[in-house]
Amino acid sequence: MKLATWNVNSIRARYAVLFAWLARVEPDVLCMQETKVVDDDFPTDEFLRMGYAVAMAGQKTYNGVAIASRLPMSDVRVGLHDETDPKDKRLIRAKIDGVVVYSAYVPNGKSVASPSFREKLRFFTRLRETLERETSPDAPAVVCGDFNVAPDDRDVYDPDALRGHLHFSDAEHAALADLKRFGLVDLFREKHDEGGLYSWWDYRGGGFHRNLGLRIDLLLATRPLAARCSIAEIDVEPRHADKPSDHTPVVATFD
DNA sequence: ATGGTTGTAACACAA
Repeated sequence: MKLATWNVNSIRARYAVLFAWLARVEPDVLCMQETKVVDDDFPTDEFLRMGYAVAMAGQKTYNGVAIASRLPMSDVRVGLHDETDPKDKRLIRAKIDGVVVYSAYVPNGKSVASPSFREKLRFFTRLRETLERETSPDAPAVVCGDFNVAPDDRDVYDPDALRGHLHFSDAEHAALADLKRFGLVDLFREKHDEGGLYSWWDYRGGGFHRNLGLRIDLLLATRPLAARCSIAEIDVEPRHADKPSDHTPVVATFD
């Protein structure tokens, strides 16, 4: 199974780049975040034409998550364990080929001093609680998404300058570490030790051209699934496109 | 560096 995660930053604005990438890479599963579209306007038919079923939870303007799969999907559920029909659509999951696949969009948090930063930290706790209720560290599961946290110094362009700021604060690192202590492995880090490989670059100031990026899009798998992972990589190609997302896909292959 | 750019939507806000 070939699985990818991509914060598309509006699925309607990304239509051309997204479907060209899908045709080239042919993942079995694509988890998307920030689709920014209500379900009725989601390009379901276009995915179907390419052989993908879709499960989505969208809203107007903000957030929105989805999973596209060319393998059968079942047990689709939306929201954290403590919410039904959440206002902010940030989590969806489905069972695909025996694997519980989550597509998650962790709150940005705005700044470390913002009230929404507290909500961001709380989201990690609630996500772990959701995993505890729905799966097990001994079962195949993967949490894919935009975590809005860069795990360590290798994952940011200037650790000394960014330490303590949004995406790279002690509180966010503790929140991510606590989530991973459920029994999750960062698949990209299982395969690559080097720094300077990012999944997001700011649109502003030529961030991509200067490689001033962050690795904040992660595939966090339980150990039994991680043991089946043969490849995990960041595909930077669609970030070069005309009208790119500010994020680029992360892709993993399982035996 | 409190700037800069993009998307949605509306002349602001989130990222």
